[in-house]
Amino acid sequence: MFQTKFFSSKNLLNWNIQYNLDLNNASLKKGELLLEAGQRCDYFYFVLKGFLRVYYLDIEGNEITHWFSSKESTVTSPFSYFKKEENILFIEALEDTDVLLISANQLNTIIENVPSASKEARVLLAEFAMTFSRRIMDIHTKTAESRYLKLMTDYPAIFQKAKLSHIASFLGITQQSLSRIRKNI
Amino acid sequence: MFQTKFFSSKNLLNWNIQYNLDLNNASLKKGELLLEAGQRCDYFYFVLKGFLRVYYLDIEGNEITHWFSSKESTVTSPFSYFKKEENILFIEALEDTDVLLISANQLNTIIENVPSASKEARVLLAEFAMTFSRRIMDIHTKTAESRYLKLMTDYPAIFQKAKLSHIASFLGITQQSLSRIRKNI
DNA sequence: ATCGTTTTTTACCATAGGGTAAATTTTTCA
DNA sequence: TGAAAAATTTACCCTATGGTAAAAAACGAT
Repeated sequence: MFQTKFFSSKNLLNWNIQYNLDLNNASLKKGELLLEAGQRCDYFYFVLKGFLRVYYLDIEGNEITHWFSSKESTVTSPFSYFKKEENILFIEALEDTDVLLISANQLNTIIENVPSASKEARVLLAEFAMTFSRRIMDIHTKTAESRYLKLMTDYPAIFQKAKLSHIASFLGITQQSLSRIRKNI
Repeated sequence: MFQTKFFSSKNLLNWNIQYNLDLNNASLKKGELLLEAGQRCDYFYFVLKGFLRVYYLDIEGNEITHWFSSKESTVTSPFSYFKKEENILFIEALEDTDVLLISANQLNTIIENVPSASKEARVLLAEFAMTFSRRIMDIHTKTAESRYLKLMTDYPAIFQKAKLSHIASFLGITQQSLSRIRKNI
């Protein structure tokens, strides 16, 4: 959901040539899944074009949106990619999407060869940690309505690409509650 | 709240000598603050001994616990330390506590000199991101009661050191609700 | 453009958890 | 050890959000 100047398609495609990374692409039509629960996630995905939604299923089988990922941003299933735990995340294309697949080995090659890549990787991970940390604070101190308004301000693109039901579960409420909130605004 | 073998007091104190880091200590009595909102947070803190609570204030001035930090684990105010934003976190000693102060420069020295420190720093940041990420999932799929039971299982030490009101706000509920939940178990 | 499907809204009642206040228990420390 | 302070529980009613179901609106394929 956030972009960095350093991990950009321009830089990645240059490094791909310079260091013979042999990066693969995947192209998805709207509605297709890049990753499913149960499949191992061996890649960091970099979104060249399009828009992705990361979700998982609760006990009743409802889809809970966990994250959105737009052009020039990265996404993965961290518990699977970093810790080799069973993957529970689905990654779905909300529009026609192209991604670069970056394996752990390829990422290591980048980090070992590109000056400041190691530092920038830490910055990116810190961004993720801070973003999730802030989201917990917002859940604990803001109403669903003000979280909704904040999301509109911070990430207006989501509202053009995702269904309201996706946004509702991202905010931690039902789509009926979101509908009620929208009515009151 | 989680420890790593790599960033341990043993290793840090060795590096301190080996690379002339000149690390400072701070000692806190139970109840004292290591950091206050408004103060800049220039350090990564490593807990040598004791137990810390990280909290912030909501609009009404209620303390909301965001994190606990035990012996051999690290803590900081990431928005202040990494991004130089205004610090909103308080860090309070829940028992007599000693910490090592690690400045950004000192951390850089470690990362540049100690083999694998860079990788281990990324692992640590990924742990933080995943832990917060998992907490959001738990908030969105579990009842307060099952989050309480999970916390007891995962971090029993917290229940020896923190007040129930600290735990309640960490779980995102009032202390009255936590009391009700405890009664039903 | 139209029919069928999907998405969103509305309406109804149910419930988990919040807010206030007071009672009770535990801790602190003189 | 006993009084004061702090922490926890209880009780009351209240509110935001949930669950189910159905209606309405929007979308999409032919």
